[in-house]
Order: sequence, then C-alpha cells, then structure tokens
Amino acid sequence: MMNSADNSLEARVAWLYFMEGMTQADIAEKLGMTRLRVNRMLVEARTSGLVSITLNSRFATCVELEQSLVREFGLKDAVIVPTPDDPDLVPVLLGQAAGEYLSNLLETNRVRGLGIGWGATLRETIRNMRAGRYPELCVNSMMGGLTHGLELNTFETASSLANRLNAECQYLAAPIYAGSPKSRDIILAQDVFRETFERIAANDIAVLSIGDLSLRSLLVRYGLPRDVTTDELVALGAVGDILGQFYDADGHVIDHPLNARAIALPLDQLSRIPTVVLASGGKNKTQAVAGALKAGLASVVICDEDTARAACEMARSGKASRRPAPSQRRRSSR
Amino acid sequence: MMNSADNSLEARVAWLYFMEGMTQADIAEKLGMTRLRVNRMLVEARTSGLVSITLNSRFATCVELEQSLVREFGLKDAVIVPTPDDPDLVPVLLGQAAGEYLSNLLETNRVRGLGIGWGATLRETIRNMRAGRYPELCVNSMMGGLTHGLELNTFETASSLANRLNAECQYLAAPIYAGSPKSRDIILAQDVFRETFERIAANDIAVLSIGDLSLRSLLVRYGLPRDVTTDELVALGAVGDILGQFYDADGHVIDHPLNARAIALPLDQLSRIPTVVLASGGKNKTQAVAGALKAGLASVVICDEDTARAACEMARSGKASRRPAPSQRRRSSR
DNA sequence: TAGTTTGTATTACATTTGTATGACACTGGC
DNA sequence: GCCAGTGTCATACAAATGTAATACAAACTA
Repeated sequence: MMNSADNSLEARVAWLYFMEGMTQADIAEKLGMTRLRVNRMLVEARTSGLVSITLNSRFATCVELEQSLVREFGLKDAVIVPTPDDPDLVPVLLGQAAGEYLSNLLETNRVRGLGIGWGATLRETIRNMRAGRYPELCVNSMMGGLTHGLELNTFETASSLANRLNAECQYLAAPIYAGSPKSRDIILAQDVFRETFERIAANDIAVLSIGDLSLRSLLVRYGLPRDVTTDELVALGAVGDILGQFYDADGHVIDHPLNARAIALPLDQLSRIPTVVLASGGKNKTQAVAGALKAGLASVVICDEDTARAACEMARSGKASRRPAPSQRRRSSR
Repeated sequence: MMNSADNSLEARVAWLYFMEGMTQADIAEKLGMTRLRVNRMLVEARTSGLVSITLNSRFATCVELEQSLVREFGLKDAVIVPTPDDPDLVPVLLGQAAGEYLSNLLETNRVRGLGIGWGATLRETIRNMRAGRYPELCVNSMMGGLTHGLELNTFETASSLANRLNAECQYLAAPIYAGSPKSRDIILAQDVFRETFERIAANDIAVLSIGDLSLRSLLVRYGLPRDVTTDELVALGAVGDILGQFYDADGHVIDHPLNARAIALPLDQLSRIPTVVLASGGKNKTQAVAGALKAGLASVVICDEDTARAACEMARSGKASRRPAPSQRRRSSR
C-alpha cells in the first residue's frame, strides 16, 4: 500500500511545499504532475503524520493544571491540551501531544519493551510519533484483538508502531474476550502465551487509553461479546475500561465475569510497569478518567483541559469516601 | 515589543488555526477581531518560530552524505538538508535543521555552557529552537559585537537564545576587532574579560557559522574595520571566517594582523570544546566549509546537500597534505 | 473478453488566503 | 494646535487552495 518510492515522492512534495514554500501549482509543474495530485499528496502527508506541526508555546492554564495533576495524584508527568470546540478533534489533538511525548521519551531513555493498547486516540498517537530506528525495542500488544468488524485492530496498532520505529513487534494473538473465565484461564495456561505475558508484564512503558460505556466507544460497539450488555456493566458501577477491563468511579475493577474473560494484562498488575501513559479525553470520558486517576492506574496522563479539570475535581471531592447512595441501582448519571 | 498578552493571543490564534484547523475568518469571528489581524498574527507566528513544521522523513541521498561526512572527517554527527532552488532559503532551512538538532541536544544532555556565534543562519537557528526552561544553562557570545550598523548583533543573538531557553546570558561586551593586535592584547588582559573568556573556553557546546568573503557576508559588509579590505585577505588565501578569524583552504588561520585583532575565542582553542556545531551552507561558502572540514574545526556539521557534497569532494582531494592519526575528540555523549 | 475497480487527468467552481488600498483613530513630539 | 508616524478597519481583489463531476487508461476479475 505504501511503498518507498511513493513515500519518497510524498516527502519530496511535502518538502517543497512546507519547507521551501513553493505553491502547489509550481510543485506540480516542477515534478510533472497535476496540481490535484500534489494537493492530495499533501493531505495524505499531513494525515499520515509525515509532516507534523508543533506549537512552541504552552497555555498557562494547561501548564497549571498539569502541575496540580502531578502533585495531587502522584503522577510522573501530565500533558494537557486545550479542549477543541469540535469534540471529534479530541483524539487528534491528544494524539499529537501523546506522540510528541512518547517520541521524546524514546529518544531520551533506553526503552526495551513498550506495550500498547488500542483505540482511536492511540492510532493518532502513533501517527504523530517520529520515525526512528530502535532495533532493541520490542513493541507488543497488551490485549487481544477483535474477532470481527472494524479495520482498526490491536494487531494493526502494534505493528504500525513497530514499523514506524523499526522495532520488533509481538502480538497477543488471541481474542480480547474468551467465552468464559474458565476458558480464559485455559487459554492463558497454554505455553505459547506464557512467554508473551511475561514480556507484557515486563514492559518498561505501557501506552494505553480509556474507553467509556457510551456508543462512542469502539470496544462497546465492536468488542463486547454478544452475551454482555453495557447495562449490566453500568449497573455494577462501571464508568470505563482499560485494556478491556471495566472499573468503577473509584478505579476498582468491577465484579463482573467479563473482566475475568479479558485476555490482557490484568489491571492490578499494571502498577508493576514503570511508566504507564494514559491518553484519553473528551467529555464522555470524564468519569472514567477520574476513576483512573483516583486509583492511581496511570503514571503519565495526557488529556484535554476541560475533561482533566472536571475529572480532577471529581476525583478530588470523592477521594476520601465512596458513597453508593442507599438504594440507587439505576444507571449512574450521564 | 513582544509582551506576554500579545504572545498568548498569538498562541491562541496559532492553536486554533494549525491544531484545530479553523479557518482564519472563523477565528477572527470567534475572537472578535479582523480576519486581517488573524492573518498577520499567523504570519508572525510562523516567522517568529512559534509554530514549527517538521518532516518525519529524510532523503536517502542526504542520509548517505551525512554518513560519509561523519566517517571521513571524524565528525560526531552531520545533518544535511536538500538544497533549495532559491539560495535565499538556505539559511532558513539550515536554521530549521540546526534548531531541531540543538533542541534535541539540550533536551537529552545536561548542558551548562553554550557559546554562540553570529550570523543569519544562527538567527534562524534560534528561531527554530523549542522554548524551554534551563536555569542551569549559561548562553554566551563567543565573539565581540559590531560597533555600527545592522540590527543583527552578537548581543542580540545571545540574548534572544537565552530568553527562549530561560537561561543565563553572558555577553562579550567588546567590539569584534580591536584597533591593533597590541590593543587586543591589552583589552583582553583586563580582569573583566578574564572570567568571560574562561567561561567561553569552558563551554560544552559552541554553535557557530561560517562567513565567506563575498559581499553576501555580513561580517565583510558591516564588521570589517575600515583599514582592512577583503582583497588583502584573499591575497593571503582566505576563503572564510569563523568567529571573525579568517582561514585558508586548508582551514589554517591566515597570517594577517586582523586575526590577531579579533576579540573572540581563538580558533586553535576551539578543539577544547567538546561539541562544536557548525551550521553553514550555500554555494558561496563551499570553499570555506571545505577548509573547516579539512582542519577538523567542527564536530557537528549542518549544511545543505550541494554545498556539502562539493566541499566534501574538495576537502577529500586535498586531504593528503595534512591529516595525521585522527585522535580527534570522539568522546560520544550518548 | 467484457465488466469492474482503481487511480489519474481534465475541467470547473467555491472557498480560503494573501495583499493592496484609502479612511480613520490614536500617539507622541513640536 | 498641528503633524508625522503608527496601527487598525473596511473593502476589494488576485492568487492559492480544496472539492466535485466527468472522463480516460491500466490493472484486475469473472
């Protein structure tokens, strides 16, 4: 799909346009092609992350929020970007920030194992990472893949990152959910998976995102087994998921068999990984982010401003006590 | 001239345009200003280096050339950018590359002293460096300043960089050339200069560029004392200058009193500085770059492709003349 | 072989952008 | 007070860009 000659021409066009400031028509003439083609290549160059535009300036309010997040929740680091008017842009902007952050992390630290999750934000993240050569690095998927639908899968996520970094790649070649907890245990007991899981647990960095329970969630739409509905999960207090495991407003994994069916690194083992980067944002994920913050699931949080502020507030207020309000079984507030 | 409110608005506009992809007219409406004003702020944002555009791809021919430069001339590193059609763009493009390179260098190494030269390329370089906080860093000017003409001076160069990096700044508060060698020695013997020069010689990094002897050279046009002509220098074999000191095709400082009048770090002391980054390009500087390469004045070269190729050829052919065992500074900092 | 897909060329058009113009208000100096 | 200098606004217009409709050629499929 994207061979090197193609890419080289694209780079050439992008160079002439962005660096030398030539006009699209001039480039077309110089290179002997249509202006339209130049135009499309430029669009492609931007969406594929061949060119990246960065601002050398931070917004004061965001910097401030980052600092209070780090302080209050014992994070290693936080990156907050301004919330865009268009909610659809959130993953794109988070991806830019996360990509930049991770690229710097990789360039300044010797990283041997990088585990990655799955989702729209992470796809954007990968698009925005600088290409490089990391022959010693092993990129691996920390969760199983979808069995149907959707071109965006965990396998593709891991391999496209590994590809961009010229790194090794290891897949978790299994579905994301087994048919039952018992079946999950049987699968994981097979020796082909032992080594894989050992490597996953030994990663230096985990790059994950959070899913919510709305219909916007890819996991909800394409990943949930047919025999599980979001209602059951919500009834048990679920506000979001990480690596396919659903947790409540306090960040505790809820007591539902689905969690025991997930083929992924268990959330309670996440803390063993030195650096857990959590990139997620958007209004619909406020509660989920708050839960993750409260439970200390992340060591680095990348989020948009409004969501981070609301989640911070939420996690802060309820930090001391958890109150399930007498007989409230209805699905929690929206 | 550029207060923080102004800058913050500019950042906001740039964010909305480049990150959120809003149209200039929409931004104007949203922020309650004219489209014209938005347009001008965007131009300003780009020229001031607030936004920077980078390509995540390298041209194969350039990478190759970099490698052979490193190998043949014992460099630590080299960065080659494609030569643009418009020669006026060379400093801009070199500045982009050099700015990116230096930013990475600063972010990955603890640097305490950074000395800087003077010129159009270096101004562009500074524009393209990422802002940051380096309270432990001292930026200093490695040469005296012009006494007349031209807004671009060594003082401004050093201070604008220090400003961008939130670092200390130390000037070399002296003219670039004294009236005579003797006068130079007298000036340098004053204790106010001793400390300054010690610090300059103890820098971890020097960021310099090369001047040639054409009328394009700022030093020739504005910096040379009235009693010295380029003809005399050329007659002695001069092909270019570094820090105001002219050298010949072999990179040897020529025997002209002007060199003994320069108030700057002497070129023969340059080798004490662990990392000397030389950013220069353009056809008119081919010989000068060749000389610097041959004499091993630089440890990192940033140049455009055509010039580097020609200079490489030139330096290679006449290399037999002098080049003992390369016990160059090779200590890698990585 | 005929149809189908895919990518490109051609053309046309709407939108966005860059830039020039004259009018107006504000400023500081005389 | 006047005046030059500066910056902004409103308007206009030319250049550049994004997008769509259609047509053509090569590669692929049945």
